[in-house]
Amino acid sequence: MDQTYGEVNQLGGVFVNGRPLPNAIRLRIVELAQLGIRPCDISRQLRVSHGCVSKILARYNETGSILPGAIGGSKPRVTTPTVVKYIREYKQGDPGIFAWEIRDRLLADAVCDKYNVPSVSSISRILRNKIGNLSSTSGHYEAHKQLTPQAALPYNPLYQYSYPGHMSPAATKVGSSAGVPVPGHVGIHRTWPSAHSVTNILGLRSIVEQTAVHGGTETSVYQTKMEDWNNVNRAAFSSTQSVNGIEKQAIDPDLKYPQPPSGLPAVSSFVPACAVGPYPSSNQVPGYGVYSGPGAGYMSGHHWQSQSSGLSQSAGPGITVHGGDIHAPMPFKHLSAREETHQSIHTVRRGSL
DNA sequence: CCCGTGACGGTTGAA
DNA sequence: TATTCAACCGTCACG
Repeated sequence: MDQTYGEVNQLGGVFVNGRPLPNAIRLRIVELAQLGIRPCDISRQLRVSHGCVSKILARYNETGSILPGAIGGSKPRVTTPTVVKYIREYKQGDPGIFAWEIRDRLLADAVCDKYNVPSVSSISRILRNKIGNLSSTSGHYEAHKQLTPQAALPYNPLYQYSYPGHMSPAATKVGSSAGVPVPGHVGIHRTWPSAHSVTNILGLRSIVEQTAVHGGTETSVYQTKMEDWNNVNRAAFSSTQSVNGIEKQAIDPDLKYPQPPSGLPAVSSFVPACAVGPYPSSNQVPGYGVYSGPGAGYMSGHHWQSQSSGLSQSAGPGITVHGGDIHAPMPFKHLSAREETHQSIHTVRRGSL
């Protein structure tokens, strides 16, 4: 885990293995694509593997979101306390009932829907582990331990997930935002069912903004976690990562980067909306950011989050790097071979931008 | 040459 | 508290 400094890919771009590309880059990819630039060119320009570009664009086209999926954690459990309670009841009502019958009943009684109904094996396990030895306390574990408001609901995978209930910072944040501005599907959608809906993108922005703004103190909590990230000079990478789509992103309002999207004119108007990535780039990155090249410029400055609305106006007078300078202070793997590429990159970029 | 895809090594976070 | 596990990540190489 130590210094996971970014690694350098074949194109000379820096990435952190296992971690999502910064939102700024993701956004950039989409924007360039919108401008009609071919994926292969985008790949070279931003120095992101074409596979990644392909994936991001595909996801964008499919979901409308440029955000990475929710990493880590577990799927919302289907065997919620409520479900278990019903299973118990069914079992008590008919000790000879089969797991598959319970399953059917859960569906019939609308306790679950076909998407979250436990598998027969899960039900069997529940019967064996939780109900088998259940004496009479009709509600030991689940009952009081966690009958969260929604747990009582027919189960909403979405909320479920965005209800870490453990990571207070995020939880609260989400909770609150979910309660209010979050259309419910927005941040949530991207969670498990994985459907990031196009429409959300826009909403997403606002949410993030809000959360970002609101999440003043809570944020600090995260900080700890994020520290790794920031410390680790992965420079351009922000720590923000979207777990539930939004929460984390909103989480680090501290990192701000002045600077307007280097050279995205019109496009930026719509993309930013979805991008919303408060993907702060690095802080320190002195002369050269990890992400060199156009992306770098873009990255190095942008301060979405808290001000997102003012994205366009953020207009930092072209702060850092900009278009022209792909500083190549980075160690390229295959220098010789790459050189050419770079040349062409420049060409392409100049041409397109 | 372009691009979709899957293996791979990695990170994350709920349980 | 530490571990497990399943989700996601981006790169790379193949076709």
